Amino acid sequence: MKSKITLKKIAKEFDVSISTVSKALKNSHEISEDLRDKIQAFANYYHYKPNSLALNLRNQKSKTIGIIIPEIVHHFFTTVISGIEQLANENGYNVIICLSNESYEKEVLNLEMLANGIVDGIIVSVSKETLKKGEFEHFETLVMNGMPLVMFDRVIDSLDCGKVTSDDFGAGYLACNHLFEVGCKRLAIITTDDFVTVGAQRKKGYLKSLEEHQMAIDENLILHIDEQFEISGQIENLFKQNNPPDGIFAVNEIYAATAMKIVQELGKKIPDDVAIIGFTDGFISKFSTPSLSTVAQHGFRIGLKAFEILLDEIEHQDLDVLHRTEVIKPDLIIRESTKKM
Amino acid sequence: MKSKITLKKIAKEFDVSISTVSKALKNSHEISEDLRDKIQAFANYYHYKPNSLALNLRNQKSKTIGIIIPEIVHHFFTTVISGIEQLANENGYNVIICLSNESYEKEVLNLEMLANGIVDGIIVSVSKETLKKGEFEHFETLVMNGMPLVMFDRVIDSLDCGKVTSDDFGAGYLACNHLFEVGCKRLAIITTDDFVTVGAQRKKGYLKSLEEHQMAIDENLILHIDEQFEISGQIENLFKQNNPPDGIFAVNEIYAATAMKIVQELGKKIPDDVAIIGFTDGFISKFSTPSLSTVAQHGFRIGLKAFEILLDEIEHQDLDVLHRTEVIKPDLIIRESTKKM
DNA sequence: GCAAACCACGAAAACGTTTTCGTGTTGATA
DNA sequence: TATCAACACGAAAACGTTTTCGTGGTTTGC
Repeated sequence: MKSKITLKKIAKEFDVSISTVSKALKNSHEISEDLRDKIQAFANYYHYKPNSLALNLRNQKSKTIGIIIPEIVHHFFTTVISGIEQLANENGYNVIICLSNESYEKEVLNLEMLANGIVDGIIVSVSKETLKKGEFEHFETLVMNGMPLVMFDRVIDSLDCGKVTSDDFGAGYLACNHLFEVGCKRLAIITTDDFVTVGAQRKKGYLKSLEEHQMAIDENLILHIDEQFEISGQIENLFKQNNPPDGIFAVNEIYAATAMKIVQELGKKIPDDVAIIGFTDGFISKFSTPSLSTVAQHGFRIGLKAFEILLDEIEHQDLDVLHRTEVIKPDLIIRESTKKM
Repeated sequence: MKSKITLKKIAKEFDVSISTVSKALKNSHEISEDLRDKIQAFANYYHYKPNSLALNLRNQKSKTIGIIIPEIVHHFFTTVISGIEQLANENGYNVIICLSNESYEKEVLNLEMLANGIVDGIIVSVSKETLKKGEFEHFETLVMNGMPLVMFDRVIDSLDCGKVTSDDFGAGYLACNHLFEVGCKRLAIITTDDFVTVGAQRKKGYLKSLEEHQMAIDENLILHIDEQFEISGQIENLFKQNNPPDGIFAVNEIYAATAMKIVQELGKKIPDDVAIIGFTDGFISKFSTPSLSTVAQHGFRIGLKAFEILLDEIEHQDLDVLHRTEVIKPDLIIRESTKKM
């Protein structure tokens, strides 16, 4: 900006002090009506807006919160952001979004950046690399320093901070129960590495469901995707074994959609030969053919709740209150890919 | 934060002046090595980081840019953001993302917020409501005040600022040519209202292709979706007329996917009975069955270019240079939904 | 023995606000 | 005529930095 209008410039224009201008613009009765009007008219004409940096510096708060997510081209995260954003705006807060790109280093950098006065609080979903390393010091020092922090989805159990999660275990359990109900006999799971907490929980739900249906655990039916390699090849192998699965529980939408593609390419029918259920109710699930049954995580609601808790933390920083943890219950959405036969 | 460590506190600790501490931390030779080491050790121990607000205020720049997009649950916009973000980070810039939710008012608010010192430059894709109103004063005053501004995708032609667009006309033209090549005789377009510039351009490409193939313009084959109502109903009507289309050019992914669903529900085969091509190469296109031919806009590259131009504007604010406009050429991606018969 | 140079540090301004506490000028009151 | 309030405004501190320009004290050079 070439030269934004400031209090100082207005003051010089009217040959009064900065304080006078400030008060006049705030309608202070200390300033004569005459001068007040003139100053306000002038300021208005030049679209005067107080400089945010200066305000924040003085008030020691920015009315801004930061969000760090692993990636943004991702339906679930964007819905969460929508939720956060809406409630934040309603409460007069701005939102800064940062991407960790699943990298530990970028997460640390983002955290440092945000912590240095820019934001009043932070909402995070932890990066995979961080989870894998098990290195959480950057978060620990943050909460130690009293920075309000809320984690969602991928949270760190050992950390004492606000949290919003899905009931991933329960959702996995229900999803698999549903697959058994529609007649699956050999139920496979396509999941992430176990260090991704949410994936691990969903797998536990899968195992619980197996147990309750007196199904033996078959390691050949448990696929941990290694994202360093092509996903489709790994999934294809699942079906190339002697005794291929007739039901798939995928812990995210991409895995589910990829599985669907492969199943169809192999000439099998969905849901008759293979029933599939995914996770995250995104566009893919709705528009695929057949449409994909899925676990709706309600990202928007997670976002709302995350901000609500964060606001709580911000407003009660002095009090050393217990950090709230909220669990948003996912719902099963039954579509064509698991319709009863 | 309870009490971040500041220069002042360090100064008190060592009973020296603030200036001394500042210099010591910057390895100034003005400070004795002994004192320097001690101060640095102390600062290090307490994780001292200069307060960004103070720095920004002093330097009159924030090394931060703002992005305003209409919505975030949208593949194209998120890919653009990824591009911006990557290049921004490489250049030491932070990114603030704001959502206008297609609302004029929120756009104005966001713009004001960002302009008050927080950011050094702004990248925007204009909201639909703004385009409809034709009210661009908020942008005009912004550029008048010398704020570096780059628009992408939905730009305002009359505004003199940096711009990155797709060749929407050319893409529409090519997409329709392709449909004619695969044998379509009655080619329909599913588009937005004409005030959405990109939609209008794509439609022009459609018309041009019609003309070149000596096809008459049939208003019954031109569908302007009204997003206030259900999309599917409107598309369904397209096929319920006497002489339904055998080819669909949809100006975005959602329209294309919805059309595919409806066509299939009507018992028609894709691409044999109806060929379909969409826009934006997102997840839906890749994972739908049949997979969707589409126009890839290369959002990531658009993002890269947008930041490149913005950086240019930021670094040459003094010079009154011409504002660059860059056109990123989209590519046709041929998949199953338009495979040659 | 005295100026010059050097060393190691401090004071203060600047960025743009807000707010507390003056302070000089009126006009009214006792 | 002295006192007091009301009025209308200004000075200054504070938020946390950086940087320019001192400034005392010591060392060097002649």
